Amino acid sequence: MGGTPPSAGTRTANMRLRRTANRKRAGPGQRDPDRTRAEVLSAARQEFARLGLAGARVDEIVRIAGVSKQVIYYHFSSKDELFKAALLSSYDEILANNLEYLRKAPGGSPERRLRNLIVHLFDRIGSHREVISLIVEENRYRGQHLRHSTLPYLSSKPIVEHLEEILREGAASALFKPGIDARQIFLDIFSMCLFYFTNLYTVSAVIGADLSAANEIRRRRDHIVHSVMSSLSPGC
Amino acid sequence: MGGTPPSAGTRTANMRLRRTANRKRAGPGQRDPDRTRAEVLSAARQEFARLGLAGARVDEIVRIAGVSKQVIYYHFSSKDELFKAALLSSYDEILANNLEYLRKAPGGSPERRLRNLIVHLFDRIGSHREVISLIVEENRYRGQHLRHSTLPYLSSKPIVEHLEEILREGAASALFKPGIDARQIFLDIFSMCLFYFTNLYTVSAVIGADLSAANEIRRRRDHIVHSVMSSLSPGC
Amino acid sequence: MGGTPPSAGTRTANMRLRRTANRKRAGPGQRDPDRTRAEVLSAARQEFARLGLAGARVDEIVRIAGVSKQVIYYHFSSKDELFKAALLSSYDEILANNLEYLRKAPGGSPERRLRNLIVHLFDRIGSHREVISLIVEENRYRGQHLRHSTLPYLSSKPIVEHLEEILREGAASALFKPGIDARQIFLDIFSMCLFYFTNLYTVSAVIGADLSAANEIRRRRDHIVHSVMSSLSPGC
Amino acid sequence: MGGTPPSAGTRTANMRLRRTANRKRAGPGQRDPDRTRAEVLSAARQEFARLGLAGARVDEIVRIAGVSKQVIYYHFSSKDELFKAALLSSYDEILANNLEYLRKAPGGSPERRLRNLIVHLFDRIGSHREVISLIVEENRYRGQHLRHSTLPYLSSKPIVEHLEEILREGAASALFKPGIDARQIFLDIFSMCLFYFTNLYTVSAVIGADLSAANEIRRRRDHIVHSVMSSLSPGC
DNA sequence: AATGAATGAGGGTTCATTCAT
DNA sequence: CATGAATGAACCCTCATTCAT
Repeated sequence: MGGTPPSAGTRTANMRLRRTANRKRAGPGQRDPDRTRAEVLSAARQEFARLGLAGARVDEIVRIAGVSKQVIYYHFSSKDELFKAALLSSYDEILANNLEYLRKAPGGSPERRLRNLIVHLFDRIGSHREVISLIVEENRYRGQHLRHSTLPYLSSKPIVEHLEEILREGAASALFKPGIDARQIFLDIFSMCLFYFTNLYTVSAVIGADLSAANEIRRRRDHIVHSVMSSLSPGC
Repeated sequence: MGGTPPSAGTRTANMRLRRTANRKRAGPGQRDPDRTRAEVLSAARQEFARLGLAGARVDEIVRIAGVSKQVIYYHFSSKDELFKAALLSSYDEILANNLEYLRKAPGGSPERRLRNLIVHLFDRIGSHREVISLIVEENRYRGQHLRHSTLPYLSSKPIVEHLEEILREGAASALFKPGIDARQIFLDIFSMCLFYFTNLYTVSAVIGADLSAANEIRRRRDHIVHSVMSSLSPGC
Repeated sequence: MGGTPPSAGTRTANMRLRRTANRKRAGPGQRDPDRTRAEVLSAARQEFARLGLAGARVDEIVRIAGVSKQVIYYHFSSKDELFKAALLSSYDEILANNLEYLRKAPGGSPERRLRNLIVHLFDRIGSHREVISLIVEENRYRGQHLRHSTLPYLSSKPIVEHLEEILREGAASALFKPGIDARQIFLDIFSMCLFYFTNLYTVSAVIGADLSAANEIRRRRDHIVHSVMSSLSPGC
Repeated sequence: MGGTPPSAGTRTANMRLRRTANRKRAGPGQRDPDRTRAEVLSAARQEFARLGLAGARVDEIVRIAGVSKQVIYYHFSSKDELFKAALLSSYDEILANNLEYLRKAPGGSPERRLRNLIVHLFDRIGSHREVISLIVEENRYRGQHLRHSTLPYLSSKPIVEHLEEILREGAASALFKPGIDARQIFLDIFSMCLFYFTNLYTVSAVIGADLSAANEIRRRRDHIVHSVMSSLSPGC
């Protein structure tokens, strides 16, 4: 993070610039710090997502990453910093994913584009639960690890702007109500999509249904799309 | 919530009947197991909500509750069981609160009643973040602590039924679209209300606004009400 | 114990005199201290024999005896004292058993009587491993629990005297060597009998045979008889 | 025994090969895992011998060994495993000692060799009570720690074979009875020697003499030698 | 920059014992 | 005397972290 621009898209935020991009791997004495860092971060994301910051074990991260313990302390200096790096790398991934989406996003009517966006967000969240688990965890710590970082903001800015444009166009063509706050709609979408997956188990118990079943997931996705679209309808 | 004793039928499993109603608190040599249990549970909810199951410290719970450590193991046998008890007692509280709400809920048009319900849920969640923190945490453990318990289901059943009735009546008088699945609307409401508070910090960072500010909370609440009502409007 | 004479033979050493011998058992509020004591002691012997003084759990003794915990502290004042009482009650039992044996012991030639004695000791030890386990344990504590007690001495005195007589008679009739120290022969017998059962598992591993098998036990018993008899033979 | 390193083939399973022979002891930051292990094992043997598996305190072992607590869990993973290692290291020592004895054992007549063997075993046991205390303790746990280990068997095999040879030769030259089972004689010897020291305190109380006195020990040793020799005499 | 070994502080849990009723 | 509730001191064990090599 820091001054490092997340230019590469998929690179980890904390990653320092390295001129030597490809070095040979030489067996035990590994000499590719970037790769090592990436492997540690991946392992860390896994473990932190599964057990939270307090529940995660440095030893386990070390085991998963297949590195020695000192590597972690050399690169990240503490468990807390490692969590921070893992968290930020998740936002990095979100940003990359969002940019990728926008690059490929289909055109067409505002309705079609909105529908597509909602489906995309729902599906992405459903298939990246590790990422949302880290984010949910961060709230337990009151966002202390992403203070002073603009990465979270940057990560979703393109999507919010995309949504703003959709709403503006929709309002212009009287498809949607005018004067809608894109951020609130973004929150609506995000809330419903993310909540579904982060609270799968307790909500299943509350609702009395297994929300992890494929048909329930599909139904929910359809409903969210329908619900958001309906709420924007100028007829209301 | 708070001191509200849940009605007899909905008490947490382990809780034994109170034998005497009022007793003094006599310093170290306390002899009121139910009260002791309740105090431990309250402390546990606090600590687990703050730091999660893994992060919570039994010593800290003990300190907050003002009891000796063995009390916890005498009454709950393990940290995990204590978490379970704390979690279930939260659902107990939710149920009690829901019943209380329904008892006092205003009548009037379906629209008015729905609006009132959403506002109530939003406000309650906003003022009981401890409870939702426990529930969010439970999802990390895949709902293992509330398996074999019907309490979560029972806790929200009255509200879902209440919502069903509102939707039915609204549809009958052509205020709402017909054929709406109350559970999905319940999820919509619940998602948006709960998500707002559980993800306050990360979403603030993402949105670039302090969502904990009173005016942001008010705005969000109004939007959720508006959004849900709109999505049900038959015009759409 | 103290001044209490172990007259009754089978009574526990520590047992205090009670005039009221038989009282009715009145359900939960049991009113027979002697019986209670005996049940606690029996449970204690079991538990101490199984796990040793340090490994035994007061809670478990309480559970086995089916009494409340305070009973133990009322009657025995501490775990250590309870162990002492259990140990002494074992010597009590040994004494009773020895007296019983001598009362019924067959007459006949010294050889026959000696043979019978050895077989009896071997069998008794084999069928009272609980007792020997306590005794073995007591050696770990350097005999501190039976200091100042003459019960151990008294418990075996009759047997040693019996053996002395056998040896004297045997020597007189030239069946055995003269001038044999009965105590050493007693030790020979006792060593071999007791060792077999107290070291069953490790010796099995050392010997490479399962010494707990019935045929191994029989073979060993026969050998011990043979060995002791041989060693006394004047021919040697 | 003591510092005698067991020959390569008979080392305790967990023991890794030493990489360097002599290194300095440099206070806190010690870097000699083998030495650390050995010191922990020595302390463990002491403590386990004194108080048994349940009674021994890991903290005390740590204190005696002068290492930090984690060292124990790093090297042995649990108190139980440490006990197992201590126990097996004792058999290691026994084996080493036995081999040492056989290497130096005097020749001469079977009688002389047998007499020498008995004396050796008696003296060794008397001077290594720590070892036998561990072994006696292991019987409380039904030999569970040496299951799947052939070390106990191997440790005494040379001695049993030595005894077999003595008996065979003695029988050939009509000094001993023919057809004697060496294992039973081994048990006779072992029983009497080991029992004397493991049951010193209770037997003293029973016999009414202080068996720890030097003259009693000498007398007992002479008697055991005499007793075993006599029992083998063909005249009987 | 990598590794195995080591550590101090504390983690959850248990235990013998006592107190209030 | 009986009981359930409570305690404080330890107990075994773990963890994030660091050091020597």
